[in-house]
Amino acid sequence: MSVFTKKKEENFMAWYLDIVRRAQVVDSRTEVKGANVLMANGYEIWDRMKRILDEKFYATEHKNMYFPLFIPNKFIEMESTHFEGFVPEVAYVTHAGKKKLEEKFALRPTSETIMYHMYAQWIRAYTDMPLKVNQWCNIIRIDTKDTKPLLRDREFLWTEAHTCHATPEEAIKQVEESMWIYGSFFDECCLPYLITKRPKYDTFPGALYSIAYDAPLTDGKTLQIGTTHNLDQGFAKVFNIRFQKEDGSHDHAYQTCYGLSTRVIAAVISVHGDDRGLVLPPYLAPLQVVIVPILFKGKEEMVDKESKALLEKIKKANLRVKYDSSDKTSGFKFNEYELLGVPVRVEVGPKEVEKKGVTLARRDTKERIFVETDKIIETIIELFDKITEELKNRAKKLLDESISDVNTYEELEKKFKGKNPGFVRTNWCGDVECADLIKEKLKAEIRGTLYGVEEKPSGPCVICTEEAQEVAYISKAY
RNA sequence: GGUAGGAUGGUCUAGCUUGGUAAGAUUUUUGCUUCGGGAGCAAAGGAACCAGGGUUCAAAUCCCUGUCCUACCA
Repeated sequence: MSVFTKKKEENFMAWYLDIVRRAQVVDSRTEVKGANVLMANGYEIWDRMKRILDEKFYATEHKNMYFPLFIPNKFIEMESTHFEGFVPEVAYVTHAGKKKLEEKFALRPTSETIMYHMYAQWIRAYTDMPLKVNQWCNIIRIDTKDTKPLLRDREFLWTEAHTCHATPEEAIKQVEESMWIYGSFFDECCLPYLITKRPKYDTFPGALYSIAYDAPLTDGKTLQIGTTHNLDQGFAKVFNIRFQKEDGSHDHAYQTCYGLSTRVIAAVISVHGDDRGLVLPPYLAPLQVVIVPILFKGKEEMVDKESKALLEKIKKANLRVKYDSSDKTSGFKFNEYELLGVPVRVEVGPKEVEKKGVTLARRDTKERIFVETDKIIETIIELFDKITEELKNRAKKLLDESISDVNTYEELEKKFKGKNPGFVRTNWCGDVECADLIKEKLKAEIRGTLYGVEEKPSGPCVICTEEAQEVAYISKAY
């Protein structure tokens, strides 16, 4: 039984649009395409994600800063290679009231230029590095194509970190540190993901190479949930980030950058949500526990009293808990909090009060258990860990099942014309022409090759049958 | 970027063909009875029908433009 108009399995996008609205994650009735309200149930997930990441940023000595939203137009023209791809999507401020501005401002589509302009002024010598700055901010890109809440918006929230180093080796180490930060973060979000090095032609403009994090979704497509770039000295040369080395000579800084956005929320919703609503990892959930009283005539008072006592007890244990004493029936409340993705429900009725315990129901498996009142806190925490483990297992299973191997074009075609392509692993010569053909004929893209893992081609290129250079992962992507 | 469909109380939908001043369900508020998987009855509240223009004695309805949404295609 689904509470949505379409089941997740039947029509994934219809289900997604429905759940995002019904579970009060996003309200898109703003009258501006792609600029939506991130509501409490969505914003608080983002807030939890921020805390998890900030902890990792602090542990790895990043500093949080904030750079302006307004970017001088001349900066954008300075880095033409980089901005070539962005220009059609850049929003400009051209007027103050009715008066035209002498120089228009761009609203940041990403912060490289504004940040690196400052870096050039901050960095004089190798002793000023490493410089590791993170920024939490909004990004504006006027995408005229289809917008989808959290998946593709004209304004969205993200984190972008930009680092400078004195040697190329340190930059490589930084790329790897970012992979650890994001990887362990996605693990905590119970997300499945594949880390690949993007093909040359798909590298971030101005970068030496790009690393991407792709999450497989249950409909057989994949979603890019983060990226890391090794920028080498390209931007440093344009923005003149120069420094003096220990031996007195000069060099340009070696840079990296990495970012991820509120799309990660979309991934969590998509991967774990079901036909009853959201399923949230307990440590990300805005509300972790809800107490639902089951009232019977004449026994209201004892149930209410017990529920209130439980509320205080659970609050004291520092869990995010709510006691819903509204007039709705218990059945309504069960459904409502399952829709919102609350991981654990505490049911309190006359039976529980008499037996001096409560019934705990977990959201992920819908399993119910009875526990005595004095064991409630430890049991809830145990349940959180079990739910987290279960969601991680599901994520792992989804990733494992989504990867398949093919060796011929016929198999590849069959895979992508079929229902659930996921990631398809195959041999590739490395040429753009073959990649273009895949895009054109199969509407799929080469995501890249594994980073740091040597995979040897087991046959010729699946498209042109020339000698294969790489083992590529191909998928349909959002 | 192209094509097609759509927009009516907070939400979902009827009415549009054949113009005559908007209907139902749900939600909300109040009261009573209820509560172990989306409760019942009663009453009240809530839209000049996406925006702008045109045709007409008269427009939710017909015509034009724009905005937004959805689907499919590039």
